[in-house]
Amino acid sequence: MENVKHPVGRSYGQFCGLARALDVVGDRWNLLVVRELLPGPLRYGELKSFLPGVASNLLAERLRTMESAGVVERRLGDTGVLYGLTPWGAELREPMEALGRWAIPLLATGRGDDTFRPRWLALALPAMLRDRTAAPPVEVGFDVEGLLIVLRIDEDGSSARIDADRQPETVLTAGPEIVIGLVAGALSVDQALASGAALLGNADVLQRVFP
Amino acid sequence: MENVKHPVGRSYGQFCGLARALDVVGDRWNLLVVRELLPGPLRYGELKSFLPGVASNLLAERLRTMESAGVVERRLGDTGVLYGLTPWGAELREPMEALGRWAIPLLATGRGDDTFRPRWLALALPAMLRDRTAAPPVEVGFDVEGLLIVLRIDEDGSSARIDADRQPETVLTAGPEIVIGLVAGALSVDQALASGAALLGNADVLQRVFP
DNA sequence: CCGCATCCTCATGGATACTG
DNA sequence: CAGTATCCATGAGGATGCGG
Repeated sequence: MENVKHPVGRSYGQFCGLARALDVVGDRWNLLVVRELLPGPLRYGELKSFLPGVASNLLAERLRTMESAGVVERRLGDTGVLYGLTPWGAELREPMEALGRWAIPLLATGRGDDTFRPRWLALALPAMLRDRTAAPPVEVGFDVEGLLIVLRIDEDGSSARIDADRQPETVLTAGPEIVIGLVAGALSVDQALASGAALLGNADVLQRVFP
Repeated sequence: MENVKHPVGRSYGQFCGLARALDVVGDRWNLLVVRELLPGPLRYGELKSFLPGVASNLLAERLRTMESAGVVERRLGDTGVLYGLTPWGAELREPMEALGRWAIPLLATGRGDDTFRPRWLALALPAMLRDRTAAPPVEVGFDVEGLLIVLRIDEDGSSARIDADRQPETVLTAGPEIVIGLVAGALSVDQALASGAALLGNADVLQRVFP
């Protein structure tokens, strides 16, 4: 909470929480940068490669702005410069997950020509499971285009990615690209399927679960 | 959920809920327009006057874009054109409240030169109270610069603005501009004070409640 | 008046090239 | 690899106009 201020240039100039939040993270690419940093710190080049279409100068400027706003921090790793989230910046997970949940109908149109990186699911999977899991704690694994993501969801709704060397008890499929493995816990088949289907735009299952 | 699609121009082109949400509501002014429409439909002119600094053409274009995206809808009131939110658009309340809560530290710097409209509180008050109310249902009234806002918060976390002809049992003050009246229920004095103080940037109280 | 459309200027975004 | 510098396209913002 130290060093938290919002910029003067191009501010909405409104004494309102939402408006001031948008002053800080409302600029183009900002929230997507945060999404990339949520699982852990990254280098500039990784960041750039994970955000197809972002211009080099824009990425640099956004990182500088968010750093001075207190959302992002530069760290000196042993291998070079690392960009990570401050604790306050990491708290953006909740509003971002809420936005992602709101956008579920937009995913029902399918992938189309859009690019897809399994990395996106690090935000989306916990968001989808959080409100639809009957009895946490639960562990669920997703095999998305070969990348295995295994999550543990706790009683308080928090979730964490855990190591992936687990054999799923049950294996389902929610589309041509995703395989869901129920590792342990009481997550229902329908719930897991619905989450995976929503994430990959399986309109049929979506229609059944979000009528 | 019918007619829900995201635009092609200037899209992030990512198959990701957050990215697609930003394709729809990520453009400048969009979420602030939604904030204005959240309490109820408005005319174009009201919208414009409630959003200081927005350009006329921008407002018109944003309204058109969000209408074709399924967030906003035109209604023909007996008095003329009214802009309102679709049910799906109204569901933006949750992510917006989450963003507003995240931005509490940004309010601690105080109002400064920013403009302030009591209308903003229609979003902020429920957002602040939702996570900090000990025992709903509760009713709380805020007198902000002469505008009385009385809210009822229910067990499920939902909140609604109710009629304002109620005499508060207890009257507090959280700053020169806001008076909090506890109308009924178990909301503690500290919680009400903290909410009001946070909303008006009373840094002292903020520091006590959000250390 | 209200609900926009048009015009104009300037700041910002985006793609590419370039440098320490 | 980690950014800057440059150039062009586009969007933002203010003013004004215009039909209903």
